[in-house]
Amino acid sequence: MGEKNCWEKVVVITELIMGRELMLQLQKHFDPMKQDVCQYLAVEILSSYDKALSLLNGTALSGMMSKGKQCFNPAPSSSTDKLQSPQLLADCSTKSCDRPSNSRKRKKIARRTEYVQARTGEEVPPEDGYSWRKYGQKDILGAKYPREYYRCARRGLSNCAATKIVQKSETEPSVFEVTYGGSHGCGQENKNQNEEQPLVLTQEQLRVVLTEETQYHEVGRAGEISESHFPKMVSTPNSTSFNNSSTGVVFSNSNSLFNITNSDFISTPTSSPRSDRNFSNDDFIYGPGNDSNLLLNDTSLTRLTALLDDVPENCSHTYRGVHQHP
DNA sequence: GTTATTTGACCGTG
DNA sequence: CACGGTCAAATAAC
Repeated sequence: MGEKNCWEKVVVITELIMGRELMLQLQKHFDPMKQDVCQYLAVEILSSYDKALSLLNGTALSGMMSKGKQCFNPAPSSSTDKLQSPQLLADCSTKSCDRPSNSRKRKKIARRTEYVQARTGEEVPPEDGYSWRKYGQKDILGAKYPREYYRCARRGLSNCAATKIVQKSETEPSVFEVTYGGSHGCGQENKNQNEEQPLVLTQEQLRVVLTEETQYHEVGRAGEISESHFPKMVSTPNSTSFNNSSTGVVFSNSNSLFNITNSDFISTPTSSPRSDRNFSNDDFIYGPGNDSNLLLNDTSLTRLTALLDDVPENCSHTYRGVHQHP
């Protein structure tokens, strides 16, 4: 295969992967209340597929490689993406598939791009669970908004190579294009890595319950539960039982009641506790002790999320006692 | 005084 | 040589 064809193949693969990635994000964000994000992602997805198709049809590459975001991105992959595209593309770009006439290339770092929407009233992308330190900002040619450069805040301590580039979308200012590079070699845990993953609680964690006074800081998106959803809770007596016939956790607002029982969870006896959630001791739902972990099942997650999303921002709620009745 | 951010300069890549 | 990514001194915030 000639160099040009190989390069085009890389671009096709990149565009297809990008399209898949964007579709995953669209699926994740799908919510009638977030039409702007969905619309934006739909445009990007169509663009990726159009480009790939034009290449497969033999259309020249001209014009495709001129614009930054559409240029070769060696790793358009989400954190949850199952495709090993970064490696595939990196290998191809550093071996026989090098672009013509270039031996000294800047080291390609696996990157993935995500599109995130700012919370209402804010002009910054929501926190992603990691600590970042800004190290630069640059006006990009032809771009309406500057690009901001961040690196892991623990870089100095542990040579962590993780970086993040944030740029506001030109077409949808509430949407940010966030490009992650490198990986966290610092051991830093993602504090709110909850998308696409059910909440995981150890049974030991389920021992806690109910808070005396709680303040919601924000309301997360439907379909996911952000860490801030969870109020501080006080511990129930260790004798609290979570067998199938008893109710152990009650989560309520003024209109609704959510009782968490064993049937709301999927037991995962052999998995280790989630290390990517960084709950503090006073963070909440802890349960009766044995070593197995619990995943909140989809139905229960939806119920709880709906309940939580029904809570206005910054309102306080008081939770008292533990419902032991069925 | 310490830590975080800003911003102009520098440098590698294409 | 233009551009984007990074560095590091200056500045701001705490």
